[in-house]
Amino acid sequence: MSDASDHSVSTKLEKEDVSQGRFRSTIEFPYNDLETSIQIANILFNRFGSKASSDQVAGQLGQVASSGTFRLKLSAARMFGLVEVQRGEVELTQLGQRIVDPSTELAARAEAFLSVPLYREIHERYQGRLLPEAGGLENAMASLGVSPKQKDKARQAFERSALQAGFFAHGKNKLVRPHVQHLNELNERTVRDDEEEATSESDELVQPAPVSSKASGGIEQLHPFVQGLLQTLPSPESQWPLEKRVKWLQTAANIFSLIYPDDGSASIRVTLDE
DNA sequence: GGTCGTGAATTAACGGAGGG
DNA sequence: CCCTCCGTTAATTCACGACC
Repeated sequence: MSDASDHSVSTKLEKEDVSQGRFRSTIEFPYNDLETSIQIANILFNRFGSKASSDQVAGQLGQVASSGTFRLKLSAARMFGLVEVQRGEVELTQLGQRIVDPSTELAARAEAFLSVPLYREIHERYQGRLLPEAGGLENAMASLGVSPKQKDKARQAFERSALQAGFFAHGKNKLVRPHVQHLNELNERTVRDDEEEATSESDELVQPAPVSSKASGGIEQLHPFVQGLLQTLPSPESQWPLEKRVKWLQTAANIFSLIYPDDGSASIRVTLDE
């Protein structure tokens, strides 16, 4: 391990040999997906308020802060703009606060996705056009500065994150930023007892991803927005205030109206009966 | 049932930045 | 200047599905 590497000539030579073949990426990208980063944001918010030591956060994940696994996860959360890391302290950012709030989560997911320099470049390059297949996409990533040996990992994390952020709502070969801004506005209006319209926006609705023939499968078969919604469900034993349940249910209703076309003649409003 | 391929997770190590 | 922290890369291990 590390203490065995700081002496002996042969070890030093090995280190030099290894470093010669090492290519350092010139553009930032995460090795973990968006969902993993949101998990860290949720831990920070639900367990610690908004700030904790990396030891504490790692402990919640059953890992130690010094492990590469945890550092990769934390690094990803930082690239997505959900946390700031400084001298062993991890703090939730404003975007992180929004992503743990079901009423602003969808827009925050899209924003987090585009916070990653590599993903932003890919989005700009292929906006409204067909995405190349795996090999082509990896080459595109390499041309943007990703280490050639890391392009497969970069592509895999990219695809998972794009799905989780709702960018694959038109299929995995098209990267389309979800129109979730109006969804959050709609949610706020609904909470304010304003129930008019919500219908004229149907032309810019994100169409549901085509349901495959194996549609009876697991959560990954669901629309990314629904997947995201389910991820925010607290565990069965935890405290879940009624007001937050209402917020969650209202968000669910809004998502359903977004992804399942209807005639728009009515809308669902969730209220608390006291 | 065995094998093969692929993707995900984990571990080990390198190198830069910054603090003391 | 040394040490620690942090981000990154490479290699290895594990899990799982497809195919024969």
